[in-house]
Amino acid sequence: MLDPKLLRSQTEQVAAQLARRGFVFDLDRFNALEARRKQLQTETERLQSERNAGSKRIGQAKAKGEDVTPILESMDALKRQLGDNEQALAALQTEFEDFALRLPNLPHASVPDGKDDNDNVEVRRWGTPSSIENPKDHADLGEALGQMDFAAGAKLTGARFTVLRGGLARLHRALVQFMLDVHTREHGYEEVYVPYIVNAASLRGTGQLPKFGEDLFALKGEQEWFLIPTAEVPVTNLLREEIVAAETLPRRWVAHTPCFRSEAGSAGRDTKGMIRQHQFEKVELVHAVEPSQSYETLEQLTRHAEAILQKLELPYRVLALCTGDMGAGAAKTYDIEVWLPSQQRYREISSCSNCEDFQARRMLARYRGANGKPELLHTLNGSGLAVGRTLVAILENYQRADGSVEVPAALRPYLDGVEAITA
RNA sequence: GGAGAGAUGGCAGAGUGGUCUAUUGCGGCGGUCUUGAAAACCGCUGACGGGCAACCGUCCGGGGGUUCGAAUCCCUCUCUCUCCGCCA
Repeated sequence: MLDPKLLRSQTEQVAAQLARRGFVFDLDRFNALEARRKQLQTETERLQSERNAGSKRIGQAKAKGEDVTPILESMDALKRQLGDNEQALAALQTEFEDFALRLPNLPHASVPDGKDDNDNVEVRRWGTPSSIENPKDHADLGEALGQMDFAAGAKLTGARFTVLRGGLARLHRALVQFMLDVHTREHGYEEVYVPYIVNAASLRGTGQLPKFGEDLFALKGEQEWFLIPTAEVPVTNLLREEIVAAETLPRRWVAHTPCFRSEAGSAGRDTKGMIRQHQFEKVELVHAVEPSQSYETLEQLTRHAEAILQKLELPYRVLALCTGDMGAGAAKTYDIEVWLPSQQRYREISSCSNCEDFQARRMLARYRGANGKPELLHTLNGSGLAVGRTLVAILENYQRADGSVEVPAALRPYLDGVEAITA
């Protein structure tokens, strides 16, 4: 959510900033809403003040044993009008809040302008794609090994689910352990285990609700519960409605969770293989920092995610997303894309974002600053990395002519020294 | 699942219809004293919103209700604790 004060005092500048990301801000509606709210709120508070004074007089008169019926009669009309006003104001405030909750974040000045992913800017590359003759894609490799079973996934549930067996299932698990170990041992993150089901308030806090509910799996039942689309939701919400001491900052958390996404609107895209699934594992990095630190932290966070690819010796590049391609909560985002030989292109494997105070304001995540007053934190998150896609990248980049797959050296300690996955 | 007890500012903890502008303690901040510190003493110290300001309003777990007036009474939901049952 954007700062309501900024929204009110510099409406047109905000609208212009949002236009950079292709968002159309309804100025007329906003101004009309604000004019009514201001008038109604001032009037309602005046009536409340009058009522409070009247009630106090009644209390004092009763204490002295005086007759209070004249005052009670004079309060009658006030009561009715106040009731009407309060109701109208509450409706208006709900409308304002809903409007504000659907606005995306302001893009940082350094974010390149652009319409879609064609306008993203490459900032660096690492590694050299190896030349593999007639590279197979991961799905063919996995199926030939007898360890990646899409038919079984489809039978158990449906499309976009996969069953892994044997060596690949183990490699998949090893990746999780490896990533967690690197981030906790070498990058100083605290590992957390969190719920995979969250309530609506948590999703509102990180920005998935109210606007992007169709991307989520909602649970049936009495509670309004959802499967998490990313660990960013439960982990960042650890700070919801908290005021933490400045000395405890920065906070850095790493969590491994499954992620569940409905993939509504992505029909026909990445239908083959494990690239786009309804359920996938991810190791997520989350930071909460003082505002002055957040852009430096974004660089660190991105490097932490890159470190995993470097240790696995997988070629990648880093992109600065353009204004039109960023997620709604982000002020700035770097995507990391890994090389996939079968597609002869780089594909997203991590997304690292600085949300500034966008999420913190929604969830009231604050710290006590130097002046003793609560200040909003800045929150950041990034994949470190998407495990399924990392498995895909290993299969494709480490494939051998005989159909077996070499195990990256960094992972061998997690697999009892096994050097290759074979049928 | 059954029975009971709770939820009040950073923490602890009073308040059971109107002198509540929410008592008090701890913690924190400032001061006095001191070479410095500690102790002692004095003062300040919740959040959010509106207003140029004076000031006003809202908030006692969430929501709803009764009342001129609710932390306090009623309904409802959530969470926590104790005991019983079941359970990985």
